[in-house]
Amino acid sequence: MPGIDERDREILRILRSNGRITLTELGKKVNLSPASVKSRLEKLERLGAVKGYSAVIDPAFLGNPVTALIFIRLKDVDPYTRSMLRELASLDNVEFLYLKTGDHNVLLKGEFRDMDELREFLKSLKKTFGVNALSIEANLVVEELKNCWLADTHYDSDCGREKDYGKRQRS
Amino acid sequence: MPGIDERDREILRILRSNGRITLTELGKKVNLSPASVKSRLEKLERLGAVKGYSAVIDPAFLGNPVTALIFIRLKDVDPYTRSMLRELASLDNVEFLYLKTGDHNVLLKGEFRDMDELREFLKSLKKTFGVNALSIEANLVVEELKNCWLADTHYDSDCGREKDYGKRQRS
DNA sequence: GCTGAAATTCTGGAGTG
DNA sequence: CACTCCAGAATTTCAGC
Repeated sequence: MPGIDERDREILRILRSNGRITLTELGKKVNLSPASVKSRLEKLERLGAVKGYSAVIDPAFLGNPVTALIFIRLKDVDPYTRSMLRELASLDNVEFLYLKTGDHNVLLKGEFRDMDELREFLKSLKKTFGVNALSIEANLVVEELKNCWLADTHYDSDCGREKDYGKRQRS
Repeated sequence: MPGIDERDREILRILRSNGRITLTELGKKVNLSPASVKSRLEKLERLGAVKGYSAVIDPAFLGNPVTALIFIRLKDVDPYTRSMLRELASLDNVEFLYLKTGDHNVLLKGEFRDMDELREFLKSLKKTFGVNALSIEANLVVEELKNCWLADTHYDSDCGREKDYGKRQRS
């Protein structure tokens, strides 16, 4: 990667594990003034190294206790299909959507209010892709041992009975 | 969810799509003073609704252009296996690790410098789980159409030749 | 990339319904 | 109890170097 040094990468790594750290704190960690960190960060955002910032939310608190992984095998990914996929990606209960190698070429993770909503979603997928979808399969997420680069503040789908070793640090 | 109202959920949704929004801005969006937003947010963090904050980083800029989805079928998930999984989750090239229903009961997403590193990783997985791993399969992520609840600022693994319709908004 | 000063935001406590 | 207001502290931001 041209124009990116180890300082920049360190900034990216820190920001990945603590997205709300202040520029001042970040500056202390990488031995740079807040202003310098800011200008580097602006560069990194401009270059697309930083896609955005997000809070990691337990979907149960948003009324979506059912998380599913959905695998789709598409016969071909033509421009028309891509527009469908783009639309799918824009849904606000879809966390991620990947094109991948392997038996199924699409993987999607979504949140649902209940099994009925998941069923409806699958039905609409079938309708959307029609004969182009050679196979659609859904798995339920039973437990998230890790999500999104955060440290061990893990949780269960059935409401964290886990020991709370280590509060998140923001200082 | 007891003790969580629509205001709280709105805060969670906003924070999920913009993790670095300021309390003042957030307050404007939900018609609350910064101080109130702060106390609600503290409650939400205490309850575990907010797991943490993260920047979404293009792994290529960290020297890991290869992203893989790895499926594992474990014969059983006993306490010993769980400790292995926890260790796996703690690796800093592992983005997520789920237990799930279906043919393979573990799904992992990881970043790698190159194919060799991926191969080594798979080999170490085989060694770690031994005969308990009935199957280990790896797929490559070809394209991320969506990742982590951010809007359409999508990118390709092979360095964004995509049209840049829509800059990320932070205000 | 740093400094310094102005603008903005954060934060904790007192006060209100 | 949840909220607002307010003042001091911290952070962000931008100019100039």
